[in-house]
Amino acid sequence: MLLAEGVSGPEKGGGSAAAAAAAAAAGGSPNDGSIEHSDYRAKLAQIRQIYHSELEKYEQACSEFTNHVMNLLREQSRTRPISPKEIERMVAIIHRKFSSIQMQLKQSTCEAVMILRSRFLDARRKRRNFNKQATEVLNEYFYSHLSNPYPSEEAKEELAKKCGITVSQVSNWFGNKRIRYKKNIGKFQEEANLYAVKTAVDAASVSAQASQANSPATPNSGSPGSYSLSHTGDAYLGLRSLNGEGLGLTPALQPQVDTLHRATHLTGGYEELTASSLFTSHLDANSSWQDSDPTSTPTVPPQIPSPPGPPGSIHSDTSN
DNA sequence: TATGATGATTATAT
DNA sequence: ATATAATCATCATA
Repeated sequence: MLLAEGVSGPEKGGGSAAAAAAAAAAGGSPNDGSIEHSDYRAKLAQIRQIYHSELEKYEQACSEFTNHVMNLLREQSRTRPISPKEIERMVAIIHRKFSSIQMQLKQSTCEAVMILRSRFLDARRKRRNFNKQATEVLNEYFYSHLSNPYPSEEAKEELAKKCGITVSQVSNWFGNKRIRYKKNIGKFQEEANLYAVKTAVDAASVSAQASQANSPATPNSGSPGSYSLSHTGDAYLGLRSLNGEGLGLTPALQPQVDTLHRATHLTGGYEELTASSLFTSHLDANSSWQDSDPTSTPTVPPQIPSPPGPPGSIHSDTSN
């Protein structure tokens, strides 16, 4: 019943193991497996000690009280006959009372362990940022699948392997990315363009490797990533929303060199575009995933929180 | 040290 | 089961 049993085990050796087991059973979270925080164990031991000392106190009080009652009964037995049954009943009542108190002790100990556990084992407390390359890989996938940024299980596994993180971390990342992108598309335009260029360059180098005369940008030829290029049209989506034109261009696989052209040109010029002019229209072209509730909000989701007067105040420090 | 970025968790809906 | 939205807790930076 009470997980605090783990705390009430033997004092040394198996005690901590039992406690750890109880703690693990408490949350049931598929933790990474390594629970060896010395700090955590120290606190756990402290809780255990308090628990034991309190328990002992209660037991002592119980026996003292029982003695007291017995003495009273003995005195009374001089004036009136007292059956042993009655004594037994008295003792039973006392013990029941004290054991209920001990239950409370166990309960609060259990709570303490749970809190301790959530304090120390909560992954949020030891989060690290992913390394640059990992976020790059993830962003590449995200922006090259912008119209449907929902990687399949296999894709997630591959990304996880590529990035040196777990699949659930990949899922977390995409969940966060989707929601944050949708919430403020303007803020991510810069990034979107950057990766659009990346994928455009990639596509260009793949499809038209013959004409390699001038490759102006992206000296980093490190991680191209071999994703299915079937969604190359997504690059257009990002770019179209950038320059406001290109409506006539069906993403029907125009020569990617064209994309490259446009993209590289834009990377130079996007800075003077204010966010408001970016998502004026056609971001709902085929992006059903970023539709918000149809009840109240019109079609302008991201109420730009900071339109700081003069346009052109975009800091660009995406290179790290 | 205040603030934004970011990974993880929780609550809720589908 | 998975996605979203909100929130938390930490990191990183000005």
